[in-house]
Amino acid sequence: MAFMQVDPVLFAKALADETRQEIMRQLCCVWLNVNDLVERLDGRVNQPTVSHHLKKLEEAGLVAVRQEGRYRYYSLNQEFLTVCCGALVTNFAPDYRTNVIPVDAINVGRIDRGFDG
Amino acid sequence: MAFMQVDPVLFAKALADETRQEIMRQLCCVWLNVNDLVERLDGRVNQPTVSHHLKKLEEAGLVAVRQEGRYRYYSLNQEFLTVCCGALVTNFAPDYRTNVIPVDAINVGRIDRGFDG
DNA sequence: CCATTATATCGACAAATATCGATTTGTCAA
DNA sequence: TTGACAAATCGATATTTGTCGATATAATGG
Repeated sequence: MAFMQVDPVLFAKALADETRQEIMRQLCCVWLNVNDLVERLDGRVNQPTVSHHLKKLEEAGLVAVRQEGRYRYYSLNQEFLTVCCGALVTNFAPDYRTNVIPVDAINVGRIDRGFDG
Repeated sequence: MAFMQVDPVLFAKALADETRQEIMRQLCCVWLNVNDLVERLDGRVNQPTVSHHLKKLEEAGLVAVRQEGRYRYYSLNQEFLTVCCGALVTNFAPDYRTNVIPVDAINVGRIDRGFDG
């Protein structure tokens, strides 16, 4: 995993929308392309809106992207999300910072599932 | 600590502003009244704006409030913030959920510092 | 090539929100 | 009770942001 800087405001803004959180739930543990997502959101929003949200999530470092022919697959970056949450606790809840195990401490030997889990 | 429900969207929206995060930093580990905060923000915003942000933070459960005469003291609720971060990881990063120790598991015997730390 | 499909981008619009000055509400001290 | 101060609320404004339809870009298959 490439080094990624945590920006607490950017992170929070990325999460601060119901639709985006729904997209994140859908992208958790799986790779989906844009139309997959549009279908799963079942008429609530349409394609340009999904693309818009994916861009925001990508800018925040919260999704990984993989181009496969004319399809673009997205998946939630769970590790970075965990790092961001840890940074929030470190920044804003120092009394509790010891309750979060830093990600890099548990990364050793981690299995990377890659495409399609 | 009273039971408090986590709403991931409300939590993220509360954090999704630079000024609010600055206020949260100032309220970390100390109790400040509104004018204290206005002074510490050093001209960036003025009193009604600070009150507005405090209201948002209160609605999200992120600050504790204590009326003391005509002063109103606020302090960051570190525990709830930690719980919210844990909920985010549980929701969106299940592969990493074991890396966060649930707050209720470490609350036993915790020292409550109370007013003025 | 061309028609088709997938996705990003653009322009417009509406809703949400951050900010401020002015005012109101609430509390105290003399 | 009154004058002063602390903080919330109100109304207005500007900015940001979510959404959409239309279009552009890009890749594919025939």
